[in-house]
Amino acid sequence: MGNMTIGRLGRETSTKVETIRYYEKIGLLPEPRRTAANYRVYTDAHLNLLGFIRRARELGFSIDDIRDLLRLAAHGEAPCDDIDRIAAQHLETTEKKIALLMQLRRELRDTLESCKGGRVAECKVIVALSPEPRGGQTGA
Amino acid sequence: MGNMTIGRLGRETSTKVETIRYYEKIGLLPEPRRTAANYRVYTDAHLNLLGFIRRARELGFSIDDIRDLLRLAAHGEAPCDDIDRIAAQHLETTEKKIALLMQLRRELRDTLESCKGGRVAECKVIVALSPEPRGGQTGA
DNA sequence: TATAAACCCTGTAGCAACTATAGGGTCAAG
DNA sequence: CTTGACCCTATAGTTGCTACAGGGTTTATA
Ligand SMILES: [Zn+2]
Ligand SMILES: [Zn+2]
Ligand SMILES: [Zn+2]
Ligand SMILES: [Zn+2]
Repeated sequence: MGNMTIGRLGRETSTKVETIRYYEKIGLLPEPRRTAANYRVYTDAHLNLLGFIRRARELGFSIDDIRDLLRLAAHGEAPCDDIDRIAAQHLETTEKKIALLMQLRRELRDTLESCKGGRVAECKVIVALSPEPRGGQTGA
Repeated sequence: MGNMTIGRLGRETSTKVETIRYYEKIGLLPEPRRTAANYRVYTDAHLNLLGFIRRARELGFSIDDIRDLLRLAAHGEAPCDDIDRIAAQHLETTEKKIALLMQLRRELRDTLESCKGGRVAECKVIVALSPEPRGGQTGA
């Protein structure tokens, strides 16, 4: 049960075939050997590696992050500081995104709550988006 | 103080010049008139419109959403239901993004807390990303 | 055995929303 | 009259895929 086609590998890892070929093209997944008919033949090593990549992507790591993680993970005897640092930095990025989105959510909620329907001309959504009332004092 | 160059408009709205030209190209911002030397000349109407667009982008509305908002906002006498619906849907999208990111944050935090440093071979970050332990019982 | 479905291949273009560069022309100040 | 700041167009790059187009191969079945 070691060798498999690209379709099988995709099914096992919930990855589209095009995505697997894309990972190969950008050098994230190593090129497998080919059959006489030029079909890719993957091994369990590929399966494990792609599993790792997909899980990291699910957690939001960028492909560059994953490259770094894979490079570092190859040295089992080294200290794991660098790996933990990548994860910590990614956590920080994620926290910043959450904070920003929560602020947007608040603004959207406030706006929607304040608009009780009516004509477009008085719609609070439009008011909230319009530049004039914000940042400007009622001039002179 | 009505007419201005693209650079001035960019400064007033915290928008890069290239972005303004991009908005024009995709038909979001109407083409301004030109000087004899082919320079764009913007009016206060453009300033207001671009302000609206930028504020909507800050709140995470897509450009397609903004197109719809602008189209609807042009009919001041109509009811604002459609506008509010776009905003409500955008709020929902934002909430889903937050929920997803908060789940990722939890996984990243748990992982990082469990790794107290050591060798890469035992790093909990790597373990958390590896496919084997997850989703599979300890086979037979 | 024929043939059709299901799979595989390469290469290219598209998505969102910009950003950056190349290779020019124009305008105001000194 | 030259320097520097500004403007112009057109094109390519960014991120992480996804979707063709236009083929070849393998497998199942009638
Ligand atoms: Zn990251
Ligand atoms: Zn409203
Ligand atoms: Zn939206
Ligand atoms: Zn670690």
